[in-house]
Amino acid sequence: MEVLSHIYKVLMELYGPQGWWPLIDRDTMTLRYHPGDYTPPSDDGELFEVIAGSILTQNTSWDSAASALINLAVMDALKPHRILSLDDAELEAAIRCAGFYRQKASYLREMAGFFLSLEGSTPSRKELLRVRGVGPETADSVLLYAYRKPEFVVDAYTRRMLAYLGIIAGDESYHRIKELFEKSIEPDFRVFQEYHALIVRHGKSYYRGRVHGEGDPLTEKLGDSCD
DNA sequence: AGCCAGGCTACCG
DNA sequence: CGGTAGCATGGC
Repeated sequence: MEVLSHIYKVLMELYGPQGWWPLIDRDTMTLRYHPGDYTPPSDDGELFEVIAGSILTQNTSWDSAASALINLAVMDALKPHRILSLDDAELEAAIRCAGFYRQKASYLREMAGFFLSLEGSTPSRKELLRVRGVGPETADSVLLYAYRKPEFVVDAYTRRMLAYLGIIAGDESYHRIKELFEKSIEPDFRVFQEYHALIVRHGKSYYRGRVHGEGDPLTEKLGDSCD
């Protein structure tokens, strides 16, 4: 799957480093990307912020999830023990704009408890998957962007793009697609972080809505690398 | 007016 | 086991 390295190169040339995961700037209370800086999250607060964001953005636009995150930050509730001490009505009201707010409130609590139980250690993928509300994509997002582990994140855009480009059929399992990337890309968490972010960036332009892939510049640039 | 968004769980056969 | 309804608001 040399083609996956090629796609990475082309996407990087098109868009440049994306600086994921975006973090809240406490002064302006706005989300900020940090392209080229692979040191964050720099403390437990930012680490939990990534974790909370990965739950809030499930099947939801990032802008909606971001509003919910800001709401929590303003309430100084973007930390595990505060999430656990809020009552249902408060928590649900704060994250309502992110949709599925009852589920997500419950999921945030599950994650808060789990995070505290870690006492600073890094969770395994298997442990993360045992937390209610954490599926494969969320687990990989947390490991990749919070704990900086080289776990490739597969999302809907990834599947759609590879299917359109003829690299997969489209009905492959999450694990299968994840393996495809992990076998052909060097296991560098910085590369994995950028690659997934670039796919989302590209997907927002060409793989959202009804028609997928229309006008995708990748189709022309992949001509002579058909694996 | 609908369709979609950086998915997951529970339940169905 | 694989497949799918339900979850819910906000933006275009």
